[in-house]
Amino acid sequence: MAVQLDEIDVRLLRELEADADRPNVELARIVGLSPAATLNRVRRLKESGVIRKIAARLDSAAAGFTLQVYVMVTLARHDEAAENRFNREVAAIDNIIAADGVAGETDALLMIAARDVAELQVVLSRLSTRAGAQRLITLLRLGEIKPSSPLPLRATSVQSRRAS
Amino acid sequence: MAVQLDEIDVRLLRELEADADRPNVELARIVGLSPAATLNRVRRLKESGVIRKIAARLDSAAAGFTLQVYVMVTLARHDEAAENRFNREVAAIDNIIAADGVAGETDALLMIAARDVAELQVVLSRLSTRAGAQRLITLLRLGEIKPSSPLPLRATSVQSRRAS
DNA sequence: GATGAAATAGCATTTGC
DNA sequence: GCAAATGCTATTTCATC
Repeated sequence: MAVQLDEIDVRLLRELEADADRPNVELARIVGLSPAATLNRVRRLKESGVIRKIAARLDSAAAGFTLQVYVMVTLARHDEAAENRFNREVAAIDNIIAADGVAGETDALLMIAARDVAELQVVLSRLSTRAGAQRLITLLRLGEIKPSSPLPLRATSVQSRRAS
Repeated sequence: MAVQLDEIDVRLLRELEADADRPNVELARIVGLSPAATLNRVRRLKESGVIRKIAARLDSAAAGFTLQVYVMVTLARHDEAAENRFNREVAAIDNIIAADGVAGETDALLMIAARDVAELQVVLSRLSTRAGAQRLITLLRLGEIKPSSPLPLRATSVQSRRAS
């Protein structure tokens, strides 16, 4: 399941997680390979699915979203129909910028961005009514303690590889 | 504070949030500008801070991190020294891949990636001991309900701009 | 103040090794 | 994985609206 990575792959991934806005030749210099070899490795990492995508990370506040909140959701019911309904509502609400199903204190954790309290209020009430949330716990994001950081990757220890 | 964005900026940002792994000429075609003008706009969006960075998003599971958990932390004390200590510990623990300070049920929300339960256990106990956490609530991430989605940006309504 | 078109320099990508 | 070669792109320049 997990993709095999050697030391160079790990270095490439770390660099790309930190900053993917650089020419391939610079990456090549960093990892000590030729541009062609570097390009091949990056392509393989994309195809293997380890790299999901290359994307811009925006500053929500600078873009006008002064309110960022995490909302923990407990569903009223847990049958498949209720979950599908919830998932559809979550997908349809633009201010929910990401959502994960979780196990523990609650059933789901949502990330929400809003321009003002009124906008947030609309989202929360829609979750309570149409989405079937029984209980909402809201955490107002005050600021960043640790910025989004690279995964602590390690090279896969050397071992013979069976044919796939 | 919030940067002024017109319709073309919004379209550029939406495209770059979804996929920044494309040549500038393609972006130019999408938004209907020349490559030069497109490049200028993207550069300005980076300099203004709306675009924080362009980065690779990895698939944690494919990279070997089968356990992804959110941890809500309540600090034992809230003086500045305790907070600094906590922040330093969080920064030093590689498995914590992001952390936000919050207001509400708890004081902080951490995102953690671990290869196995033993690795997770080390992080949690270090938080309880050295980092000064009084209470930890762990949410095991089961799966994605909604993938990381673009911010619901709107163009700033036309208006005269005062000198900065 | 920003755009478009043309020109240059640099890079991505392929091919053969 | 490397080196060389090709084609395309990024980036600048300058005229223009």
